[in-house]
Parts: sequence; structure tokens; C-alpha cells
Amino acid sequence: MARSKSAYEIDDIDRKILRLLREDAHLTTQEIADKVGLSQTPCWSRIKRLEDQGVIAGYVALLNPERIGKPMSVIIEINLDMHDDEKIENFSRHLAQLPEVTDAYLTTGEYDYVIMAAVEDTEDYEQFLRKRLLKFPGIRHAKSTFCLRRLKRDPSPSV
Amino acid sequence: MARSKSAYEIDDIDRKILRLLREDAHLTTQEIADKVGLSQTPCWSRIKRLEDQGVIAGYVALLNPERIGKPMSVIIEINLDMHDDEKIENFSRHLAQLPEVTDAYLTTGEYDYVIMAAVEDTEDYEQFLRKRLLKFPGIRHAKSTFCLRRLKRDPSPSV
DNA sequence: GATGAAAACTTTATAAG
DNA sequence: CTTATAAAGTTTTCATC
Repeated sequence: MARSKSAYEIDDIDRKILRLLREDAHLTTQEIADKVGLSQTPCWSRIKRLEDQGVIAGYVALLNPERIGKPMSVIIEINLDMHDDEKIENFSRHLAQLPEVTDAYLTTGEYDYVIMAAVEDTEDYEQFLRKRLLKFPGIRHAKSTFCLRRLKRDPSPSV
Repeated sequence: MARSKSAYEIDDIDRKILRLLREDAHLTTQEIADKVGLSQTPCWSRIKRLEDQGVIAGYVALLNPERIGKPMSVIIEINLDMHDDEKIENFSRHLAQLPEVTDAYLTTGEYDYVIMAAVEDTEDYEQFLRKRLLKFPGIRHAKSTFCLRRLKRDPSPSV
């Protein structure tokens, strides 16, 4: 039996569309259609389908960290004392809810968590670390690494 | 002398607007106006100003990493052999240009660089590491940390 | 800042080839 | 898939308070 195109398959034209929208969501469907070699109608249907299927999760404005008073990025590697499920889930929820935290991952290897925080300056960072992050019970160790320069930050992986 | 409002100052209403657009760029100016307590015209002027001043750097679609075949995230901490300016600049450019690399930072502390890569699977990661990242001359050490779960990833810091 | 209005443009939907 | 068309919605601009 020949394999028919599944509803969830992404073809080369879809990928081209995603590549464009990943960089600039303000392109019109007509502009995208021109760039990918389609007419407006099927191009619009494809974008709609990619949204409905959750391939496109949403659209956001990108803010300039310097201009909104959060020029400093810090990477924090964290170890917990205990590793029972409840502890992990609680701390994970705690992290996700802190506004300074922009990224948080549960990881393999030397540390349990790797997170990133955006703050105003070193003083702001100290406050965050002592009064908000380390207030959570059961943190064995936290290692901070300061970012000197951001070379790249893509909101989505390349397609 | 009383400090007048600078062209580059952001007030509370601006911040409210940014908070909304940071999460959903498909809100209409009318919806934003309603939520922040302005009418459409001044709300539109503010958004335009924030764009012109570079506070809003752009608008992008967020893609679901799982759905575009890049479900795996790896954090890589890197040390170079030498640390002369040219080496740093060259390697920085190299990193920024690799499509697998979503994030790259020059850092203080134990490592020179901390980067993040999005890949399909372990095999894809091995190819990236050996054939693309470590092909660059002068890498002393690279430590990979695999992400088990993504708890949070905000494209922009909180306002 | 608010309101109202108008023009230009975009999205969304439909029909026919 | 294409072209063509059209209604609805949105952005952008402008005049007036």
C-alpha cells in the first residue's frame, strides 16, 4: 500500500513557510505566497493548518532585553538534596513561575537543573538569588555563570 | 530642573502593552487598547513608538520543536585553547552560523562559551558535534548536558 | 490624551477552472 | 493547485475636541 500524505506531515513548502514566519511573523500571506511560489489561497490554507496542528504554537513580539531594563543574563546550574518525584515537580513549578527565569530545563549529568535568568544588574541578581531562588528548601548547590555577550538566541529551532 | 519624560522612557502603560505583546502578538490594537485602558489611536501610537525605538525588536512565530523534528535540546559548555580576540570572534561567528545552535553566550567562569543546540535525536547530535562543532580548530574541551524536560522558555524577559 | 471617520491593506471565505 | 472576487476585520492616517 502506498503511503498517503498524512495530515500531520510537513512538506518542503510548509518548511519554507515556517522558515519565513519563524523570522518575521508580520509578513502577509501574499508576501509568503510569493516567496514560496504559491498563490495566496493555498498558502493561507497551509498556514492555517500549521496553526491548527500546533506546528505553529503562537505569535509573539520579541523585546529588546537592554531596552526593557533586563540587560544581564545569568545561567544557573542547580542541584537538589532529594530527588523524589514530588520535590522535582514542586521545584519545577517554582522555577517556571519566577518572572526572572526565562529558561528552565531538567537535565542529565552533573546538575539537576539548568536555568537562565534575565535581570537588571548584579544587585538585582543577588536579590533574586537569595530572596527568591534559594529560599526554596532543598537546594544543595547552585552555580552561577554570567553571560558576557549574547551571540545568538533563536526563539524556535531551525526548520 | 524637573526631569521631563524622555523619548526613550517607558511608562506603566507601555509596560502593560509589552506584557501583552510578549505573549500574543496577534492581539489587535483595539483589544490591547481595551486591556490597558486607552482608546485605539494612542495605543497604536505607543506600539509604533516602541517598534521605532527598538524596544519591540520584531515579531515571530513560535514553532513547536517536537512538531518540526527537533525534540532534543542539548546544552554544551565549551573551552577554547587560546583566547586571543581573533580566535574568539571567529569562533563566535562560527557558532552563530550553525543552524542547530539556538542559543550561544560568551561567559565568565569555568567555560568560555555556553551554547544550546536543538537536534532530532542522539545520532543527529553526534553528527552535529563531531562533524560541525568540533571540526573548528582550537576547542580544548566541550561538555554536553542533555535536557530531559523543558520547564520554561520565554523568548523575551519579563517586563 | 479621546473620538470619529476614512483609506489602505489583510485576512478569511467562496466559487469556478 | 490556480485565478478571481468579496465580505469582514485591521492598520494606518487624519481632523477635531
